[in-house]
Amino acid sequence: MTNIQEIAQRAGVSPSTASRALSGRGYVSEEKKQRVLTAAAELDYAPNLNAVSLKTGSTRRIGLVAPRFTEPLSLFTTGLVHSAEENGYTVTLFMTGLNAAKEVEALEALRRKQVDALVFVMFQSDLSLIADYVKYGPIVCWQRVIHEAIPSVFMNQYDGYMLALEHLYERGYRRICNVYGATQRLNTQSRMEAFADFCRKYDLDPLACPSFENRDTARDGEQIVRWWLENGRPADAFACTNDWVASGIIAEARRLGLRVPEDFAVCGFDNLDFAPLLDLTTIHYPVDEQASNAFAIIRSRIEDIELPTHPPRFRLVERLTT
Amino acid sequence: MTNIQEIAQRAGVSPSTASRALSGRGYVSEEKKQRVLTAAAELDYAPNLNAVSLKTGSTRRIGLVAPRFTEPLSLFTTGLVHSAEENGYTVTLFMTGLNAAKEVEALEALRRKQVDALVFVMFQSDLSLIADYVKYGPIVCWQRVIHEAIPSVFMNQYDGYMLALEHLYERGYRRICNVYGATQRLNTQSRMEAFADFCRKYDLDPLACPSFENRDTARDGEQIVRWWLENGRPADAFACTNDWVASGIIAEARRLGLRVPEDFAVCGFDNLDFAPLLDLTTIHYPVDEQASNAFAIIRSRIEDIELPTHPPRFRLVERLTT
DNA sequence: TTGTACGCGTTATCAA
DNA sequence: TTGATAACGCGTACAA
Repeated sequence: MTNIQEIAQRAGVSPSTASRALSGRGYVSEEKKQRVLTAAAELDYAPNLNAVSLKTGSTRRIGLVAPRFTEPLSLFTTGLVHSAEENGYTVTLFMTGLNAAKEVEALEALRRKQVDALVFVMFQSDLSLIADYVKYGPIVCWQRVIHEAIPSVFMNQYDGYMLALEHLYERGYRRICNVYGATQRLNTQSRMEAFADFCRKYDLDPLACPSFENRDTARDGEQIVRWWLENGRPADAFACTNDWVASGIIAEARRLGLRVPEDFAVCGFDNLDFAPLLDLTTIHYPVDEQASNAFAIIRSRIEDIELPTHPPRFRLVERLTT
Repeated sequence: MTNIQEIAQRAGVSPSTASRALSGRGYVSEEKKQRVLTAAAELDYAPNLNAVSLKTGSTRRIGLVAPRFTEPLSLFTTGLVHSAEENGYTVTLFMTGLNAAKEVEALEALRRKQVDALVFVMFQSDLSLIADYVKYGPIVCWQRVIHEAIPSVFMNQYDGYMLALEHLYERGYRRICNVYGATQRLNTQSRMEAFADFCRKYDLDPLACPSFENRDTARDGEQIVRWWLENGRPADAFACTNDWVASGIIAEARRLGLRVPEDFAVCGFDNLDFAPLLDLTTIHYPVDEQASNAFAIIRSRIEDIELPTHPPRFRLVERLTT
């Protein structure tokens, strides 16, 4: 491999002059600069980025740490890579399967200078363990997290869920069945708060219809339809954990000959790719904007500059299931 | 940052001995090894991987080059990261948006030793351009490609499409409408060959029903339903480019009060995540196995060993739309 | 404006 | 089995 010394030699200058000419930093006379550039072209020179990283202490690489990279994360991934590449950064993946040991591997990659920073999407480890690593580089979370050293780009789902509830109310639904995800998650708790406030605002009985908890798959949705039939049709609308649950409800309803929204309304959450196919009314979640914020935070720390982050907003996407 | 010299000093050995003790390569007496290890633990030592890469010439990092990282690629990504991590490798993303200039950036990353190898999912550049870079490291393609220097893990879609056609035939459908993707793609051509052979085998008229070309979105599927209604219902089954087209057909049929499979059957391709929700019969495509093959090929070249690759097989997933 | 000299942190070579 | 020494390729302080 041809290196910068050979370029310097062929151009008849010193390696440092060659370095300056190639990187554009520092003073070089136009004449020598040209000599260096042509020499580099002739010898098919390419800088060794490992040497650059070793020398400068920066890799211009950030790590994305997630359980896996399928939906709905693929949008976040795509968004993060987009922001990163726009600024000359690159994204390296660490897949944990929600396994704490694998999470440590990603943190170690930061410590070993394989990446300059980390974006955690979701994790299982103790927050304090993760916080121990911020001394090696910035760490940002997608998951909602409260820690002064670890910024989070989460969105308060209170707002999004309220959007769904208000929409159902406006459409005349009064017996709303909440299908919640994992109860220990802060997101779920925010949604529960939203529902409580919603009931207070419109003077509704919060217990008019039972709720479900820890449901997040299409299969869960299917079961809920059968429950609904076997229990005297106790709801006229479902506000769902996510589009998967909503899809399960719709799919099973169709199999059983029920009609949406005549028999009951369904509102999803996330606006996944397939939501339009089911004509699913849902809450849109600007995941790419979150990714771009995550990158902005990282870049502002690494390069020690001020960068604006734009607070993302939930949006109701009205289709035919409500 | 504490480095290997400090470890050596504290353990009372030379840096080279410390290196051997830490890496496990070369002879070190048990006693000194222990001294080094405890010193490393006490000083909270972590090796600088940039220095290691510079010295050894290997990064244990491979690049994944794709237009974007949403479905159906997220499965390939996940599969590749899985295989890579199992073997101590890491995956870095390059998103091209099918832009040739961005593809060159990925190739340059290989040349500049940011990654040891590249996996191209899909590309627009001339194959010869890409082939110019194999001297810097192995390059493997997902896309079907014929080049001695660039192995491909493509699957011949002839087999998969034939599976779909045979299934439709067996179910009694005789007026099959083919919905093809981009005609210049080899995959599409394979499917066309499959259909020709299929007609020959069962003595069917290949022109009994018109075909569509260059269709690959849900919206395309929706249009096709309207075409079908306006043209005297000329088909009793649709063999689709992918699950998106199939979903579009099903969704639009439902909106128009048509019934699947009574009015017509629909067979998809890819078995995407949402296929079960639509009860879509489709052809399953073991993308993760392809990813694992891609990695096996790369590893066998990098480490100069023989690794088996397992030829992946298409599988018919029978649901309710046929 | 240019060149010398050094250091980034590690591993490989080779002689002892 | 160990240690001195060199080298990987680059950037940069400093002197000229």
